Amino acid sequence: MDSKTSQPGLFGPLADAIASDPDAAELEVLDAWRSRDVFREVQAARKDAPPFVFWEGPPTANGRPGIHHVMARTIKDTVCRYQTMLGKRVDRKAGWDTHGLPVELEVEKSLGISGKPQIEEYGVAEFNAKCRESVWKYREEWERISERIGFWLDYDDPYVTYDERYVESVWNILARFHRAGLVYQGKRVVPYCGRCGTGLSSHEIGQPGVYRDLLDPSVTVRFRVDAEDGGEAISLLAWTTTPWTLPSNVALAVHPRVEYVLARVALPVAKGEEAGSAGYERVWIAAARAQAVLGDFEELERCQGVDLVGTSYHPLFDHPVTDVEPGAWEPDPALRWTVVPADYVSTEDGTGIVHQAPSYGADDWTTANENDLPVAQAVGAEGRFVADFGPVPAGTFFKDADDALMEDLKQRGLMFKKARENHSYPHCWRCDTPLFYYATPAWYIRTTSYKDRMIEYNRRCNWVPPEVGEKRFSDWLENNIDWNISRERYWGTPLPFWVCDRDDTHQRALGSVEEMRAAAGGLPDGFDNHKPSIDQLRFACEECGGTMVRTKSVVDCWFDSGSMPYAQHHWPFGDSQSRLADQFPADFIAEGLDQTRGWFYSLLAVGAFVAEDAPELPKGVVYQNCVVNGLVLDKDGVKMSKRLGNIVDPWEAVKAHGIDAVRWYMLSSGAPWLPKRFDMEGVLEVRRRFLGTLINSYRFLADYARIDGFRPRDAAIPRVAERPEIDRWLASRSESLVGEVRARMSEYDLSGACRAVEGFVVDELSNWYIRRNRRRFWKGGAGPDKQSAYATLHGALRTVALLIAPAAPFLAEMLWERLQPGDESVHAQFLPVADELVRDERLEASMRVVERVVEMGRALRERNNLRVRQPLRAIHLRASDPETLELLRSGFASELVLDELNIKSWGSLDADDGQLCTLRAKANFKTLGKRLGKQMKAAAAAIGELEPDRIAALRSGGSVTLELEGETVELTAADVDVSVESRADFDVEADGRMIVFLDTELDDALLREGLAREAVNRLNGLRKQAGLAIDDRIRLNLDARGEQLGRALLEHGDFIAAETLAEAWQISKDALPGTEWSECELGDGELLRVSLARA
RNA sequence: GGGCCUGUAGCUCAGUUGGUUAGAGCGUCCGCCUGAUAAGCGGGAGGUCCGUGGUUCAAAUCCACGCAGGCCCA
Repeated sequence: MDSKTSQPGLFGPLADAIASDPDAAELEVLDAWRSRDVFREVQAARKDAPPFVFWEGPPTANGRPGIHHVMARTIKDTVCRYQTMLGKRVDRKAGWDTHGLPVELEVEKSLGISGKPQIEEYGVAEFNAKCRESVWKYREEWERISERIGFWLDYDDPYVTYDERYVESVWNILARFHRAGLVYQGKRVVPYCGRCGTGLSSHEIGQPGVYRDLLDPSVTVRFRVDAEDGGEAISLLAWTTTPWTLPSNVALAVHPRVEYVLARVALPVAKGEEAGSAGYERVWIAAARAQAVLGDFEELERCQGVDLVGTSYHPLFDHPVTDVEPGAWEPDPALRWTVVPADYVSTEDGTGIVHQAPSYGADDWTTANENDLPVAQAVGAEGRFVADFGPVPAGTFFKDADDALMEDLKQRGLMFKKARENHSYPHCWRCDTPLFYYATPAWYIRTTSYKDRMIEYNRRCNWVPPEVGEKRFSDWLENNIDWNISRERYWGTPLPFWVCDRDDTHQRALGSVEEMRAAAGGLPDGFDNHKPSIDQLRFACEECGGTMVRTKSVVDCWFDSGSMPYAQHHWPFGDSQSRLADQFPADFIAEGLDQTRGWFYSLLAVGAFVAEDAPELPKGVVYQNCVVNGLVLDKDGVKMSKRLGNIVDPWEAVKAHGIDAVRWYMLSSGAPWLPKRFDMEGVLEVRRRFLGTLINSYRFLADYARIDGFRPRDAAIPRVAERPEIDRWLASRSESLVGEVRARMSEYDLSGACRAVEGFVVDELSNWYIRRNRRRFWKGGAGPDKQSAYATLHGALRTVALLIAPAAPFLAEMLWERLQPGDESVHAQFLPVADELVRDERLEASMRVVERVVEMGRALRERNNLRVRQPLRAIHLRASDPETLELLRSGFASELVLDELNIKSWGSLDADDGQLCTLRAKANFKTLGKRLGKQMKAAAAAIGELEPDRIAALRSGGSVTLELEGETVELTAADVDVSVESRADFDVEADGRMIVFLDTELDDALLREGLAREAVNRLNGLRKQAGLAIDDRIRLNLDARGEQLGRALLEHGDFIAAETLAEAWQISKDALPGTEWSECELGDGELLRVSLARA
């Protein structure tokens, strides 16, 4: 073991860098972990322990890790470390999501090609080989950042979704779905990316940034109807925001039970011309929309939508458009260009008459299905016009056709109204191309058939926070639609479905390589579980002798990650059964809120089926606890995304403040599920306020413990019960803290746990205990009191090191190896259980009172301009409740108050005697409100008026009867809060329970003592200035100018010497040889001359 | 357009089953302290608890309707 990684030893100094450069200090810990392989060590220590099952949601390896990944990983790691410390075995298998369109796009970019035809040309085998490589582009960076942020994951044996065995497991699951009759082939109108040549799943549509505002056309168009009366022209008015679909129009839809009117309106005229001067026309429109769309009009006729059904109209264009086979129905050509009924038609916008282009809208498709409409398709799968169409040449991108079409309609007088409006329009989540809705063939899993089971599974999951699961996710499940699992792409798990070329109802699903080999009578050379080699597998149809051909598609990569619980163990193959049994279901998963429809759903959709389908698996739940973190936003509140390039580099944050500060900040600043603006200032604050204080607390202990050679296991150390109250108090608070942290963590309230620890360390351990007890550590010699102080502080810091270990693993380790050297890593320790024998509620309560009194005393000093170094003669206190009084009367509490406030004695510490205080009663609304209800107000007023003697009676256990609106109400002590109010004419502090006042009169003796303390203060300042170490001894010559000071030095010289570690001192007019006089102004004309030298 | 979340001091956030003086940290101003402290302490200023109604003896808290922001879905 080299020196760098050797243990620093008991109370070893912390790296100097820890405060100025925590990154460097943490790297030393990392080195030690690495060289001792502490992760394995810890895992090995829990080898035979009961499991706590954690699943890692696989990141895509072909993107850089951002600070938002640190958020999720901090939660995961903290919970896993915590569970390990509870004694559980937590396997932490890493995983990589390696399939899918993002990977393909990355490779397309690097090859300088674009689109499916070019990929085919390049060669699918070569293309996929590139994909396989590309996935690992950032792998090293992910592993580096994971290691650096202390996210312990087993990267030696990760699951990889493209791996042969992983793919085979996914096949097996797909085949199970197929065997269960839950897989079907359909055609559905889906959001489609012409550029990528694929439909997008609802998950993909759910990606951030998909819906963006676009300025779209908003046009109202005249569909001509023959005017049989020979009068003014008649049109049906239809509104659309997608003019490019008009060439594919096959029908118009009206709501059958909505009222429509035939309106007479003036034809448009040039400016200045009189309305109607160009003549009139007649238009059909929903009655509810007429005013808004037409303005002035004359109503000629009125009817129900159903009466319009069947009306024929003239197509907008003469150019031919090819029909396509809808598949699901037999189109009736007679219905082309007629009005059909549809319930989805609304009158909230538009005209109440909706143009139908079945290929390009989900509603249109359904309407077409219900009415047996033909399906015209002017725009093909690439999002381009398939043939010349009047003003639009073949190959025009759909979005680019709008203007030409609108102009054409305008020229021919068919445009009624033209405008542009902002619309939220979907874009491809990766390539940014505007999507269009398009009817495509696809494979589906009938998730709707086990929707209820998914809901039931979900109900048993503990969501943090609850509403994500109980509302957001369960609402989504209620509206579940079948899962489109197919993607017409190349780099993905090939669907293991073979379809007969003669009859597509003849299908086979092959759930393993073995089955494929058997079916095809062997595997092609270089078979690799991916396209294109798997597409070569063909075999005879068992039913009709046709050829079974694999469906072209690959599976939605969300299905890959949803299969992770099984596929990571290559289930059900080999010896995976036992591993799955051990690791299913999950106790805990955690990801960002954006995974609700992503991984959280795919895990559930796959799991709720597989768990029931496989007899060996436990049923009822897929994951037991799911912690959801909010998005990490940039400092302007915008979500970080690769596309926007506003990702905060985690390295930057780590270098600046160390990862412990970042982790603690992530966990403690606000609830993790709320969106969080990542703010470096906040990290700095954590570092200064919490980590800095903790580090300094350790340094304080270690500096003195080293000097004194304190040994935590020394048999001479007094047991806790025998230590002074202040020690027992800190010990008690430590135990209470352990209880609180355990309670919070068991509810996955990570921020609550962090806040509890933080408060303890900063306020209680450091700013109260250490400050109060400093001199017990300074003082010379040894003895039980000093031993007690060391042991108490050591014990408290030891507890803190254990409690912060899950969240701040590096600092915890540094502290641990110095507080408890020789033991293994802090992360292999067991978390303590709160020791009820050490807890002392009364002591804790009495300290709370002390703090309150001290606070009031300080306020009084402040107001009276009495610095704390000036001793005062006495403090007086009146308390209204006996318990407070009793707590203060313990010697411990009363002495503490005196010492903290630098006061010589208690002048009085009493229940109020009525001389100084007025008793005031206030109703206890909580108890009385329930009892009295409406009379509460009157009662409160009456109680407020109670005379002091009746209040006194109440307080001493009696009862009081009130007359309220004719009824008598009996009050006991519990029904009122008694407070005291000063009626003194001198300065007091009061908080309702007690009144504090000080004897502020100073006599000469007190003044001289104050001067002595001022002298100590200045001398210690000089020591520091002279660069002396804290334990350097000195010699002193003192010379006083001023009468009081001269006497003060005589009276308190030994005290001054002791406080300044002076071995020898004298009052002298001569400076020590080789030194100069220093002059100190002590106020009121008192001047001290000091000559100081190292002894 | 629908669902969910959030709205509390200049900033970041706590705030128990509804209970009468709404808190903390940071920042700011004044003062103090400082031989563990890139610290600390005391005091001051700073609040329409997003708004409006309602329920209730009592609302930051519960309900309804709005407004603003975010997320998700159309």
